Amino acid sequence: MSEKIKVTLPDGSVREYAVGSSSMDVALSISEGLARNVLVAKVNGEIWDAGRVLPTMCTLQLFTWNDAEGKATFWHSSAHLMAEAIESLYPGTKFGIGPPIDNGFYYDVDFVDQRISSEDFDILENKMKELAAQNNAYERSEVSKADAIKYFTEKQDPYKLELIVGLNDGEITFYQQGNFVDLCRGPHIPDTGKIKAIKLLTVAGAYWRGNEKNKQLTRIYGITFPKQKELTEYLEFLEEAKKRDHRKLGKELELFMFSEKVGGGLPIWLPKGTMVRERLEKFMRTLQTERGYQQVITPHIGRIELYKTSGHYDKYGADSFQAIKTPNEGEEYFLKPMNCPHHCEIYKSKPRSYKDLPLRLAEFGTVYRYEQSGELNGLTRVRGFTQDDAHLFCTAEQIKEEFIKVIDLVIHVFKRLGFENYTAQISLRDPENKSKYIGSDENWAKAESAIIEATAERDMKTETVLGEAAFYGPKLDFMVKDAIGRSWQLGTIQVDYNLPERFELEYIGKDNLKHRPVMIHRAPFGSMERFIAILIEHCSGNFPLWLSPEQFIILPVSEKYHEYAQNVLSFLNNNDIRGLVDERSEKVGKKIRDAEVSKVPFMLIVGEKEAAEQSISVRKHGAGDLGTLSLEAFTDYFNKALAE
RNA sequence: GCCGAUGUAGCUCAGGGGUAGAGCGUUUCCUUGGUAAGGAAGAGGUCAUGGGUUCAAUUCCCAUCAUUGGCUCCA
Repeated sequence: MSEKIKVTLPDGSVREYAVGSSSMDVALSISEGLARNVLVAKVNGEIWDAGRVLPTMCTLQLFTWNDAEGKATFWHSSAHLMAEAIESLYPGTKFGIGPPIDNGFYYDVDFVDQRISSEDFDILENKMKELAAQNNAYERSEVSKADAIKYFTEKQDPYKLELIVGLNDGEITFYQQGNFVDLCRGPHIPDTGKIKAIKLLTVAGAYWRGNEKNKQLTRIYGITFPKQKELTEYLEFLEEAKKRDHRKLGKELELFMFSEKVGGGLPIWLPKGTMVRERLEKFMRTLQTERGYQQVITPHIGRIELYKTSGHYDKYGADSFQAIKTPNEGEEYFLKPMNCPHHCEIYKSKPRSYKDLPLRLAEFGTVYRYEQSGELNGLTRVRGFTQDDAHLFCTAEQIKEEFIKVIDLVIHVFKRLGFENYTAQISLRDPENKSKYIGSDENWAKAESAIIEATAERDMKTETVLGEAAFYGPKLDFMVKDAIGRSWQLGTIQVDYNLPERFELEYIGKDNLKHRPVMIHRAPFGSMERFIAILIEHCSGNFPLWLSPEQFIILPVSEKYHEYAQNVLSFLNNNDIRGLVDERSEKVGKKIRDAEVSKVPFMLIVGEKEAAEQSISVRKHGAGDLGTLSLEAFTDYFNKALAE
């Protein structure tokens, strides 16, 4: 009988170790540095504690902080550490769940009759640091269901007991570090000593098991790192995000506003914001016209019957803005929550032939949805917003090609706006819960395969998620990464076999018989409001030159040069360059500062010298003095910058 | 919608049971200037709204509205 176990490493090599060896022993045999950094392992495809004894034959992969698995485990263990600190400071606290998340971890706890706020974070953080420094090992133990129930009954923790009830005997494990024992599947990092930098971030309410009928627990979010430096960097990232917040910049740059009197979630576009938005709309309109879309305009309200036909009334009517009544008995109108029903009526306005298809109807359509009050957020979640909407009516055979064309359009738009980093999410139906959706199995299958094939053909990075489809069809959502690495969901393309059915849309085919068209909904920006919010944060308020509300500002050195400044202004305006003159009686230094703060791309300084030689002194935002140029030379320079 | 926080001048914020303060901005005057803040004087607030407690409420209590951190939701 061999006294050795066989371990296959990711590079395919097989090594032998003594029986009873752990992943940590394997790491140590490779290098001491690796052993120091190893946080967790994957053994035969299952994620394991690095200290756990390996089976006689296994494949092994080791994870450190540089791996997603390593980070998740690190944060999961940090959640336990926080729980230990909470238990020691607030005895009697009941614990819910404490998982890792994308950036850190949280723990849902029930403080019973105590209250905790972010003011208590210091003391809690310090306790965590103290416990971390004890270097306690995270120890795994297998526990019978009966013992597990006994333990948490004595501890009087109803949440853990509820979790245990749902587990199978023989599959229950506890983890202990220091004096804290938790029900947990694991795995965990070797010891608390690895957690060097700790920051608690926010406290919030969260329902037990995400169900609003359950008790609301206190959720504490935190983040930890193996090095202090990484925490510092992360906190700087949070600061940067705060600086870019579109709500802050929108106010400072006078792009948009909200008014309590107008109503929550109803954005009001100020002149500068309107300039940005109109330019974006024009940009999109031009692209669409080139691609065979036809622009339409439909009313903001429609008779209730329209939405009964579309199905939106049954699905959302009760939770929407309520019907608008007229002096006529029984006559009711709805604020439109979607543009598609109107577009279906345009389709129906005359008989259609297969020769008319695809019919592409586009509209910057403003829609109104009564979002829950707690959901409203800046421009990203509002109650009235404008979609860059279009509906493509086509034959089943045309779906894939149309889909590909839309993908190409969306990618073109993203690139033009500086979003180089994007992926797509394919949202399919949840096969376990078909009752949530309308439409036949056959149609769903067709639509889903069209999306999958189209994305494959364009070689897109995609992720497929079951259960995320709209109720009427599957969809493809684009996610972009912004300049500081955050992911946002933007444009969407959705196949819809349902509305053509409900509106009884038809076309006459080559065979002279009636057929049902398919509809594709698509919105590259999604909504103008949300898109501009994301764009503001992406570029930190420094819009690309072509979108900038003011492309330049002329700064006369003194009042004597106002007349020359006006001449420069009309010259540039005549060359399609937009801007204004700062005629305040301030020193140039002050005018420059104000222009820099308001992020105007070019400052054009004019004084005695410039007036005499018909030139301008050019200063670029964030870059400084570019020297003196003739008006023509600046126009050339500007137009080159515009094309970049 | 639910839990927590917040709401004071145009903006950012301090204050506090006896009807309010700073900085920036704005207005006027002086200054007419050269690449990130020249000087002086003034105006500006039913302290979110509605109730209640109190001799007295902007301050304490309740409700509403709005904003915000989360949860749930998202055509």
